[in-house]
Amino acid sequence: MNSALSILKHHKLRITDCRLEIIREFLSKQVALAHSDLEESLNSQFDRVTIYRTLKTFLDQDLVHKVLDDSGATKYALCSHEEADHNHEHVHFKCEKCGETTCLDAIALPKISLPKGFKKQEMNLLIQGTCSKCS
Amino acid sequence: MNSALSILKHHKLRITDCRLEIIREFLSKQVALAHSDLEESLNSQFDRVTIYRTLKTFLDQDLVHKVLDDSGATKYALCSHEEADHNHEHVHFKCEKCGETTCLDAIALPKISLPKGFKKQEMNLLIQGTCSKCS
DNA sequence: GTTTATGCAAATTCTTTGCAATACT
DNA sequence: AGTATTGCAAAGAATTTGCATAAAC
Repeated sequence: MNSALSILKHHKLRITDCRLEIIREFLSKQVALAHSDLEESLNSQFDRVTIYRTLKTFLDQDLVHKVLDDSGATKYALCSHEEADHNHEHVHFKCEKCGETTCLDAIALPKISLPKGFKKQEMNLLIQGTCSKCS
Repeated sequence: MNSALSILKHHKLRITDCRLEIIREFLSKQVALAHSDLEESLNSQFDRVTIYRTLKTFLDQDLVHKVLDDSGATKYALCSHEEADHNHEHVHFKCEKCGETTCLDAIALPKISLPKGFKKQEMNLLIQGTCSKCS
């Protein structure tokens, strides 16, 4: 039940080629993808604008989440089931050499106590360095 | 010794109006600033391009660091002295209501052990929620 | 048949580059 | 004087919007 089709159905979105292909990209490559990555790998199969709108739709429906990046490009990754239930804690590792960002689901974030009056809704930890492939 | 002037001298940069004013903005507002924030608060006192180049110079000289943000805009904050000595660990809090991002220097990041072959160089934790002013 | 998504064109915004004039040391 | 910075113009990316056509339900 982790097919592109079932994911779309689960989020009650219309089934279109563009949406299916974009989800398949996320499923096959296990890294965070930017708009430009999708545009390139889908090889002009769909309009640039359609990809922007698809990502926006997915974001609104909590099908993907933004992945922080210091390069300026906005990157996205599929939400896991838990995240879809509003557990928003992400740990990502970005390799400075190959530029790839991967989710480190195995690592849990410790509880952090904030100053008075601050309410936490989401935590994002980005670790930058060199990945195993590049070191 | 925390004046705009001394900061520039410490980094061996030429003293110019634009650089002084931008550092003063960072010193007075205690939040992370994007290019657009500076452009607005400096009220066209300097060219848009000059602000871009000044931020780039500051970044190269480790006078400011990038602050992660999910809005797409690149934000910057002054480096503290320790950070200038290449201790790159940042905890930031972004309020979803007012949009302001503040440094939480008091909070230390726990040590995180990465999978084999991964080398850590920098860690950024962004906590999003509601700040004390907005709650 | 009604609603929603797509493609195309065009407008905006964001960022970078080249070059001559100016300011800094 | 010599070098680095600025402003202006213009180019190049990234992102958004409007609208008619096409596809999904």
